Amino acid sequence: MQNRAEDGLNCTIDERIVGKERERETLGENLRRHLERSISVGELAPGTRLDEKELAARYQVSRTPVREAFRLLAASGMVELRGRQGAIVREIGVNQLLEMFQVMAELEGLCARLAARRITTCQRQRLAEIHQHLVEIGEAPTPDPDLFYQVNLEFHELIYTASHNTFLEEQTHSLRNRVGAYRRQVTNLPQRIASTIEEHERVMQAIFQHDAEAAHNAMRGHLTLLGEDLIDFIAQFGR
Amino acid sequence: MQNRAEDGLNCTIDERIVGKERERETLGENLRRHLERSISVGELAPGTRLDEKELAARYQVSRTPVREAFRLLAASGMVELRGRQGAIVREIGVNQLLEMFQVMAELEGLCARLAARRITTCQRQRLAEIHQHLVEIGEAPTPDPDLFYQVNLEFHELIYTASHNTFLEEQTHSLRNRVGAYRRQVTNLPQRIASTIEEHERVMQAIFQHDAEAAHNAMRGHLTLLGEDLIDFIAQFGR
DNA sequence: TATATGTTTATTGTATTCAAGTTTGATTTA
DNA sequence: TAAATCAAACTTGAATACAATAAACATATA
Repeated sequence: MQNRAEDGLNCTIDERIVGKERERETLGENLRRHLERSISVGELAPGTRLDEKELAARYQVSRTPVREAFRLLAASGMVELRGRQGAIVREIGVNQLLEMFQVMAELEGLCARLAARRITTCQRQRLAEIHQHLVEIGEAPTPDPDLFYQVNLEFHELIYTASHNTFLEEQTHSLRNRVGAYRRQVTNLPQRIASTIEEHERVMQAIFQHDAEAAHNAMRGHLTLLGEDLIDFIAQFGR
Repeated sequence: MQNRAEDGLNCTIDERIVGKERERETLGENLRRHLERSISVGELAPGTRLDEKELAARYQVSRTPVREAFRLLAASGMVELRGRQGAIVREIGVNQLLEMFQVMAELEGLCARLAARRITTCQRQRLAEIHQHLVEIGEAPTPDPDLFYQVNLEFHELIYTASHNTFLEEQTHSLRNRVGAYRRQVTNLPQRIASTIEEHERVMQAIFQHDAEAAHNAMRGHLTLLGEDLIDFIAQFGR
């Protein structure tokens, strides 16, 4: 908490601690991060089977850490373990995806609400910078989708941090990772670029004006891709 | 999902599937459930050191499944693994506890909002029954705190289910478990019983009237109060 | 020819062994 | 007597060996 407060003042991130933690990191943890990244980026497509032996060979470790990583990923819902039938990258059904988006919208809404009250001046500057960057990317003749995705991510992540609720930040970050592979498909649609920037604008202004409710609503609106009525309708289907 | 839909109609829970899953459950998973329960109930107090060898002996398994369980619990934040220094039941600081309550309030608020729109008639009946039960417990000359805690849990859990968002249900349930050991101390305060029932009344009425916003606010209010009481409780401790 | 059953193979779950690190206690020196 | 250093033991991290289960293929029978 204290560290984070300092963060807000001097705008630096203490990478040393991360580095130190990395040293002490267990092989399984390390592997989990690798795989999680691969999955959330879409490198490992949903449905892909993960072979213990193969991964063990690839990463030059024994099966034990690989299994550890699998369990961890299963716990966070990114892979599915079927007893003695191997691990597969979890396929998220349309239903569950909508469910997750709904929760995501609520969590990010809370982030925005808290950020409106707690954001530091330094974080305000940074947020404006990121937004400006995003605008520039959008104005390019042929916007780079990957770059847009990346900077868009930065925008949202900064708001998580600005909520100054570490737990919320972690939860939201983790959930975003989990739906990352799918979200990318939606967020990156070219026609979404303009409206994304517009919506970010609204969120940002609300935060800058310390209008918690407006920030909450703007963020929720930004993330509510489908009408709530439609979601209700699909929820009745039951997959 | 299909099962859940049927749930709504005939009010039964298919225990067979759970039983079947239990059979196929891995030892590590099983152990995780046991430990998680012990922790969330408060049987294993925060700060308690968990010894691999001892647990392996107690549960008549090798160290491997025990380690698996530890990793899983660490992933969900219930225990802390310090490299080669053993696992301890995580002590949740006051800060983080408040952070968690804030997220909890938001998630349960969403549950209530969705429940207001989606609750089935069967679930309405059940909710009313549970509430009535809670009232009766509260009216007893000397209310049983454990029973009150248990039935109170049922009330909230039913609302999670009535949201008809499985993912949200799981997330909220998991978070509640995580703060369970601390929450219990607060919820069980005798003077909270009356106001808890009153607040439940408001939440329930809003849900019955399909007033999503009112349900959301009532639930958030209900849990925010818990947070404030929590502050009082912790203040007594001094930590 | 199709289906069912049995056997074999491959893959995962569990146990045991090996290695590395931390802690604690004892001994020595100041 | 106190503090510091070294060593030994205990505990965890990782690897390998073993057991059990499920899937796939082949053969036999209807």
